[in-house]
Amino acid sequence: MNLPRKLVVILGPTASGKSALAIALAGKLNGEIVCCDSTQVYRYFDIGTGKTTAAEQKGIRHHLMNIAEPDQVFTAGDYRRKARHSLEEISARGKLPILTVGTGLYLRALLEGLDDLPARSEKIRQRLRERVQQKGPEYLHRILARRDTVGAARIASRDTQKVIRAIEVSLLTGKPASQLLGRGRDALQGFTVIKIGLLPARAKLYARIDRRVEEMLAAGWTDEVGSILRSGISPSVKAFTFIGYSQIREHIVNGVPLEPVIPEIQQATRRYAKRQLTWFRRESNVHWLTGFGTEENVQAEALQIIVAG
RNA sequence: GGACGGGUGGGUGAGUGGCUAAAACCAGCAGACUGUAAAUCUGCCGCUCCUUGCGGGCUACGGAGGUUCGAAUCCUCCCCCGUCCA
Repeated sequence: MNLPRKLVVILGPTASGKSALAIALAGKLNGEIVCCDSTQVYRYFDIGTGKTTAAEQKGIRHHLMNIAEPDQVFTAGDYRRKARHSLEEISARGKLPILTVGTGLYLRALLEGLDDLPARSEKIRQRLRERVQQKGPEYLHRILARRDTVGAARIASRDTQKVIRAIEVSLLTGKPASQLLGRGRDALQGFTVIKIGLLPARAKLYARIDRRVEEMLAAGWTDEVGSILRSGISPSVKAFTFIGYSQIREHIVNGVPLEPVIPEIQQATRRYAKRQLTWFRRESNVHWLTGFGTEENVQAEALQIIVAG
């Protein structure tokens, strides 16, 4: 007996109220929440990544939050495996899984799957990174062009990060990465997916982002970073590249004044929101709602869509 | 009242006779992105027209005049800002 189960997906830019909406819906629909956010998977980085507090969660179970150590490399592939497991487990208990999505790539990896490509190899990457340092990004791009003409044409020569991955794949498999893409993607099976997108007016979103950064600071963001550093976690760990965390770390470690850096954090967050919007726009079958997830009418509309779906 | 310095496109700021709708940077907008994705990268960015061309027209470097074939760039006067002297 394998009836298609429902999976609710809530996506939207940062600060659009995804969590609030998810929690409201979970309360009414016997749901549990699954985070789909590349930063909230990391422990101890709480305030700046926008994790909901225990009080805000209202007793609803949250999954895939705080599942990685800050020095761990966590990837889309890792996310896909864990999320599929969580989904199965939640619906086996008769609950409705509600995904809150900030990271579009993770959502795609979960729903559409990933092609069967080798995982990253630190040795190869290290070597390639040294090459870039010595000879520049163009040099690396030429190496890629030799092994994978099609792939090289698709990747900008200065996009070192993607160039490295493509070379890595071709080295590991002996084939051009571009040839390996799009063959066997194992899409998620057995769920009826209902996607709800939050789309507040741009100006309001930006204002909300600016305010939220202030609120995070007021809530003790700086102290949080301080205690992370005191606990012995290295300041060069991946999680310290997250928006705001790098700036606050500079403030604490090198005494850079915090005040003038606040607008920078707000701006970086606004740009991030824009990139999320660009990604989500391409997502198929999304029921877009104009407004924030905190708004009652938006919550009511979302509920209707899910019940009807 | 006097002496300097300065007023440039949304912002900062280069440019000191033609190659300048005006560098660069920022902001903004749009986009790409299959194992770092809160990452990484790309394009556009005065207005307007079409036959979309390294096309045409218009407007633009505080204001008004002037010099010049040609001015953001030189001259005159005026207005404003800053610093200093009285």
